[in-house]
Amino acid sequence: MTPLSDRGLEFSQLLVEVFRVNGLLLAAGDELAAPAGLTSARWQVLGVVDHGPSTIAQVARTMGLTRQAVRQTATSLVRDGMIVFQDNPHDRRAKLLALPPRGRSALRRVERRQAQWADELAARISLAELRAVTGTLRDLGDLLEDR
Amino acid sequence: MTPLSDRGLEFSQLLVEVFRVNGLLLAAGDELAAPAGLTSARWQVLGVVDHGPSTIAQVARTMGLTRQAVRQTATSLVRDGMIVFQDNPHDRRAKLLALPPRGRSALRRVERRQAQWADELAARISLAELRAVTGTLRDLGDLLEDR
DNA sequence: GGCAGATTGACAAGTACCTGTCAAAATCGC
DNA sequence: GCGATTTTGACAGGTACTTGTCAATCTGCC
Repeated sequence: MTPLSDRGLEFSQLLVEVFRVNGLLLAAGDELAAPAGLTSARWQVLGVVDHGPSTIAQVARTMGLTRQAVRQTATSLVRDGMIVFQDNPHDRRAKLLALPPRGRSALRRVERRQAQWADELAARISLAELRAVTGTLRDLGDLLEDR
Repeated sequence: MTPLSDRGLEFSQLLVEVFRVNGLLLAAGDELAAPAGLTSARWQVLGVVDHGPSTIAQVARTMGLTRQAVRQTATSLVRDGMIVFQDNPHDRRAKLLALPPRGRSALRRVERRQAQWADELAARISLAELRAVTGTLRDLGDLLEDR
């Protein structure tokens, strides 16, 4: 009925696994971030801002999201005191997002937990396998981007 | 600062690739489904119902989502005539979702496009690589599920 | 200096998920 | 058969994204 080749079928199974692992990783990220009062999305924004004060548009470009998405997350972070707006001497429109102590310590807390989590999981998979799967996924990503 | 081992670092790169490929696959799915007036989510629901009339709760279990998510999608599909509710002789609460001709033809159209797309992409990656990456991802998924 | 075009943050509305809650209906235990 | 438990659809509200639009501001060109 759906005339899939052997490869097409194998490929379909890969899709399912990517979706599944993606969902599990997101859930794991939220779990790691929760004790610090964060979520995956909020944590990622803090991570970018940690590299230096940035505008909403800059963070969006770094994360591969739209300005609108970052703005929403940033607004909620400001509301919770995890992030502050600073005036930007170079652009009157685009205020800079910066990390106050409260945001910095929340970020550090999640980073510690994440490092331990990553090490634990990585220890259960051989380095060769890890590299192989990353490489293949990167190729697949490039293929998908080309179209 | 973040005390990641070599493996932990390699693992972090894998995370990034999984997120990237996931996003690209979702976008590709929406593109495949759009000409038939569908989205990835709507298409998936039609795909499940194609196997036989099912209740919202059954579809949710099959897709690994909550009933609430499926209900939302199903409601919009009913609004567009892609799906119809049938009375369920076995349960007065849970009506059955069924595929009228309009939904069936939309589904077939997407399936044809999807099969061609999957074959094209799969042809560019060796079968061995495809199997290896699927296997490793499955192991990783199992690992993540265990915690 | 001044104007065209690009960039930016804000706002609105939509999609796709989630958790929590509720009442109705089905199922299970006795 | 009857009461306790489970399942179900519906509703409310929240998160994390998207596209489209707008006015303010910045930038590049002449």
